[in-house]
Amino acid sequence: MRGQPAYQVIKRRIIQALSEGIYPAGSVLPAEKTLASQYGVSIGTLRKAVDELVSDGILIRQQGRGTFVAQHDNDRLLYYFFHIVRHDGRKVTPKVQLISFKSERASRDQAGKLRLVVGDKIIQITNLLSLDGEPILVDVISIEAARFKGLTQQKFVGRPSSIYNLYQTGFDQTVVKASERLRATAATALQSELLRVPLGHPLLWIRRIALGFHDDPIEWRESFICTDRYEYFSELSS
Amino acid sequence: MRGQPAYQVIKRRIIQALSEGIYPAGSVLPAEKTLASQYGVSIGTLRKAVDELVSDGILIRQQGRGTFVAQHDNDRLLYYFFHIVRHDGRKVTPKVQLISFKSERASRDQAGKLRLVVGDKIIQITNLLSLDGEPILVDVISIEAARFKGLTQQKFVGRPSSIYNLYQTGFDQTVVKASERLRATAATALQSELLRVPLGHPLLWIRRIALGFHDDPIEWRESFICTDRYEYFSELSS
DNA sequence: TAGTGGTCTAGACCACACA
DNA sequence: GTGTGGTCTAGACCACTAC
Repeated sequence: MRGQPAYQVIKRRIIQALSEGIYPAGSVLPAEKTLASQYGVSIGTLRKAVDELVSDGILIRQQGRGTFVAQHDNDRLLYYFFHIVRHDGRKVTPKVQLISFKSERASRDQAGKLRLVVGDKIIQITNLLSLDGEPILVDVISIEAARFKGLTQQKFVGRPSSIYNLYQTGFDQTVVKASERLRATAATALQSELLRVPLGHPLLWIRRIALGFHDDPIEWRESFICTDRYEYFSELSS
Repeated sequence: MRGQPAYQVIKRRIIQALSEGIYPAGSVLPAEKTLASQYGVSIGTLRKAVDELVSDGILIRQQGRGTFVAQHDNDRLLYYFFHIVRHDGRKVTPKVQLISFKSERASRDQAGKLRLVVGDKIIQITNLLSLDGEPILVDVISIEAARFKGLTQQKFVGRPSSIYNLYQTGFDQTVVKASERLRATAATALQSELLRVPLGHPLLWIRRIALGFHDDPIEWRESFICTDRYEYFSELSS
């Protein structure tokens, strides 16, 4: 099969089916035995392909029930994509407050991150996130307007669940992984006002690119965090 | 087998053998067929156990050559435990300069992190790390004296390779994984002098616990990083 | 050529969920 | 009870390394 292991080929075919919406978010896949015979491989090979998709966080296996397409919900968000915890280690679900929602043209920086051309239409959203009632984090989100056709401020604010859930269920944009770079910086006037810290206060500055099934950039996000009571966690192993 | 899957039992038995020094760092394990018959399981089950150890970064498979016990070398350090890169993404091997090497008694904080009692003997080491000739990072390392019997400043400075390699080859202390918490902070007098930045300059503050085979704390480390030209990277997926 | 890990098969049986 | 994923087997053959 094109010189590649069969399970890799199967894995890519399943990802293709997922990105084409054949198995929508939250739906159950056919049984593994069924899939194995559909793809013409043994159950062991099929399982190896699904194993990888599960460890990538794309599928979720539940013994006795079936294999499901992972859906962005609050638990998933907190576990995979929100790495801020209290100093004592406790995780808190953030409360999001919209600061601004604007249509813009991509700057050189934004275009580079989102693989666009300078001047392409983008939407820029600024949010203030609070944890336990305290303002802790300012998010500046940039997304390509063409990917999110029909997104309005009203739809954004009225979303029933997380932002990534809105991307997934409203626009077929599933964030599969993200890559973050962290720096320390001094609070600007706007940041110090929103986060209620002195001008120049040290903030953690996170720059994130969120990617889809085919490593296509879905969202570029910059976060500024007051780490006086909360901090970023990272596990180093594999 | 104690109500647990066989491959989990095998995995723990291999970890046990590794921590007892039966397979030293860098050595080759018996062939998988041999191991399978030694442990009385099929090749598939043995492979599943080894699969996990490989994905944990504890073993390294090389087709045609064998399976090896992972050893801390520069590549491994850079890949697993050193998450600082230049703004352009390039990885650089740090040059380490010793600032101080002191015998101390554990503070409440240090004792908590290393699971010791306040007043237990520890060694505290301060290093200045340079990248491309520029001082970028101050490390403050705390380790339990009893775990590193015979470690002197001379041995520390004269180590042939990385610090974790010294722990592993000199004291049978293999760092398997680490857990980091990040904050932003303002440079103190000592930090600003060493890193050549103004007093109060925003620094990235990393607090790391390094763990061994049995999740035992080996090292507690605080790092202070000037992120003007370098930054911390983190991949969010599984 | 011999020995290693890498892939793949075609089942069997177990644990769990649900009706 | 039926259907699902989870574990395990006992091989076969392939790809790679080293001699």
